[in-house]
Amino acid sequence: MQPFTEQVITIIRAIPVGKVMTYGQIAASAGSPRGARQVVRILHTMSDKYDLPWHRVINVKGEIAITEDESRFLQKILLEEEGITLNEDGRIDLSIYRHDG
DNA sequence: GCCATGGCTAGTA
DNA sequence: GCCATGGCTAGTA
Repeated sequence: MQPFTEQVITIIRAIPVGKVMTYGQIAASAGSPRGARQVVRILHTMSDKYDLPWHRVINVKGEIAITEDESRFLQKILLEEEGITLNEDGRIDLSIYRHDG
């Protein structure tokens, strides 16, 4: 496993309950400001194996970025269970819920 | 070759 | 809405 991948995993696991981080923010924290898409890939391939709180990762607009319907719905539910409120337009207020890693 | 991004622009209101 | 990007991974040889 590459150092970047390890960093990303560590960072994601450290997101507290009730908080979120964005793909780009995680990439930047892991030392690669343009590596947002790799965070996507890592979530895809590593979430199960490393027990990542994948639902606490959203895009920079505050949106759930998942395309698949079931997982999308699940993410919304998991976030709400942690006390995160989604707006009418389905967005999350990053000024409130963003975790500064 | 991929892509669950992000930042910038053009186009609408 | 477009498209440049980048680190990884699947797939071939």
